[in-house]
Amino acid sequence: MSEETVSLNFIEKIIEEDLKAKKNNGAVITRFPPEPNGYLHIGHAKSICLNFGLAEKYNGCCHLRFDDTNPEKEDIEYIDSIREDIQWLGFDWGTNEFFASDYFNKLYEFAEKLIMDGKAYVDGLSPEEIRKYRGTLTEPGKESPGRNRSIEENLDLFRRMKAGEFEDGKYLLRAKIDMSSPNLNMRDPALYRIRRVTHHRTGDRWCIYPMYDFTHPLSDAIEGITHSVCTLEFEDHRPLYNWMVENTGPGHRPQQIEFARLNLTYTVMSKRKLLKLVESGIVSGWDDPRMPTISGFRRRGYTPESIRDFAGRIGVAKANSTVDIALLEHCLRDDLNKRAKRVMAVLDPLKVVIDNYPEGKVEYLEAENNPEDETMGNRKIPFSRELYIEREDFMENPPKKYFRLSPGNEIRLKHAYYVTCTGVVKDETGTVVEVHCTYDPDSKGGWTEDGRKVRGTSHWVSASHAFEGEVRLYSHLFSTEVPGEKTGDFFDDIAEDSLTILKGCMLEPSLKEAEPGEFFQFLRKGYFCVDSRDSSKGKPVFNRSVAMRDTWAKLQKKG
RNA sequence: UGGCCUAUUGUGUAAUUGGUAGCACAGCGGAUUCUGGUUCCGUCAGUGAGGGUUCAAGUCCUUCUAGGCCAGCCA
Repeated sequence: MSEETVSLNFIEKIIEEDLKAKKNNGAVITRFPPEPNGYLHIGHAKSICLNFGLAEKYNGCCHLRFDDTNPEKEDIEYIDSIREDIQWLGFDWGTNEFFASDYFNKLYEFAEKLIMDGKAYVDGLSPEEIRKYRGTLTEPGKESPGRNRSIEENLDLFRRMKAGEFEDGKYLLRAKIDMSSPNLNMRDPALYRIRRVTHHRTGDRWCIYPMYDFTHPLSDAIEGITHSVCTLEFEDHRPLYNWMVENTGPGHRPQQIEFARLNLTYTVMSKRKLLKLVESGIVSGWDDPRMPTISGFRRRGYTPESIRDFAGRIGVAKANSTVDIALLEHCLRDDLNKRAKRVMAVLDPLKVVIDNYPEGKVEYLEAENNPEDETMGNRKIPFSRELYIEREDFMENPPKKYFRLSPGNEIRLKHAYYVTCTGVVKDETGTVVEVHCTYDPDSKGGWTEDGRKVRGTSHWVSASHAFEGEVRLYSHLFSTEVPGEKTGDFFDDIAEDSLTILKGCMLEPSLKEAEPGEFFQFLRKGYFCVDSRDSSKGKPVFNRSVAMRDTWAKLQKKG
């Protein structure tokens, strides 16, 4: 065969160039720097897979660094969830777990150095004044009066800021760069603010906290990060990033590289929007199976393998784009098809009575657990005179190309027998409540020697052996590809039917012992997992992770 | 009449750096199938627009168009 040509994404190209040029002595050190102020979502998963993947590929390492410089928004509770999500995805940062707050002392020293070099000053302007002085996108800013303070006075003021002599917001440490720069980030950006807020790690030790633009590049430099990969909105910050590293840093020069964040159809992705969904009660929490959070996908039944596969397939580039969520669903099906145990579950039961099958008789029939993987073995399932099949698998007056059960038609009951419909029983409203059939004893196992053609195959459960259970059907949270595109408010596009709770489902006996986190293919219906929150011993609740592809439904839609 | 960035089939991404525009998802058609699943085969469709350089341009130059980001003491 032809040798496969591996194409590199633009970041890999940069890294390989660097490697060739012996930059950083051949080291590749990346980092994933979440702020502990919320839960991780699939967009973060893209970044995690990228950063850890790069480290893996180039024999480097990837640091986990909590970017915890804003105690007002951050909380220790998020730290554990972030760790858990990254681990669950299958990545290991070993001992390389850091906190920006661990660098507060060093950062403070860097700030003093900047002051002593005449490259930072303490400003007493109010927030409103600062905004005015900054200028606009088209007009340059004005220099603050505080800009010309002496080094001695700046140092004194800054030390007193640290010592807590001033009220919150009274002073600000600013970099002295260029108030007329067309890049607003360079117009003397804030470095330190006064905030008397208890920090989740440093407690009340500090009343001044460093800003992102100061902290991030220097944290990267301190840790020896070689390639600092972030999203596109930080492109404008890159000159500032470099300024910090060149004027302040410990010598090491990390390189910031920006890529486009992930957008998914039928989904919102920003923390702000996800928080609103949680707060409004539209979803049950951050791990609601409809949420695009990593914990939501986990509870929904997505596997880490499928998410990593997805991250690999969507690629990395600089153009803003929206990935079709069908690709994610494909990745899940692809993974689960090979791994999920097949079982039979009737979600919307319709009773079937096999008139010529002996009353009281029970047979245990052999069923394969996964046709894609023989090593998963077989199991026995009970068959008897009274069964349930899916209500949609029977029609009294079927349309063309309907291969399922209908009067006079013969179908196969998976792993069991051929049955032919002989009649129906209706209630007073005309609804079919019972279907009567005869079976062919020679078709045991679902096969006959005579080569008879049976187009339809239904799943079923034995009425007296099945147990009743709850199944939750999930679909997209939003009804439009880009929620809020028309009205500007994503709440306008929330789908009403994103969750359907089915109570009277009839499940095959083996499912009784299913444990939280286990996943199955409910034959012909989809992939389901045991809900980790609402299941109890012997009473599993199932979440539909993703439905099977359904060409019959597609045919019907077309009419 | 601010700066930075981006543009390849419906979607997402490749193209040996100037040399046959490929892959995946979605769609459509068919074959196989004890899941209307899987698998297999086929098929549709693209370089935002206009100029220019060149034997040759997705790639270089130029003009335009469209989109994204930036005026927090958030990250």
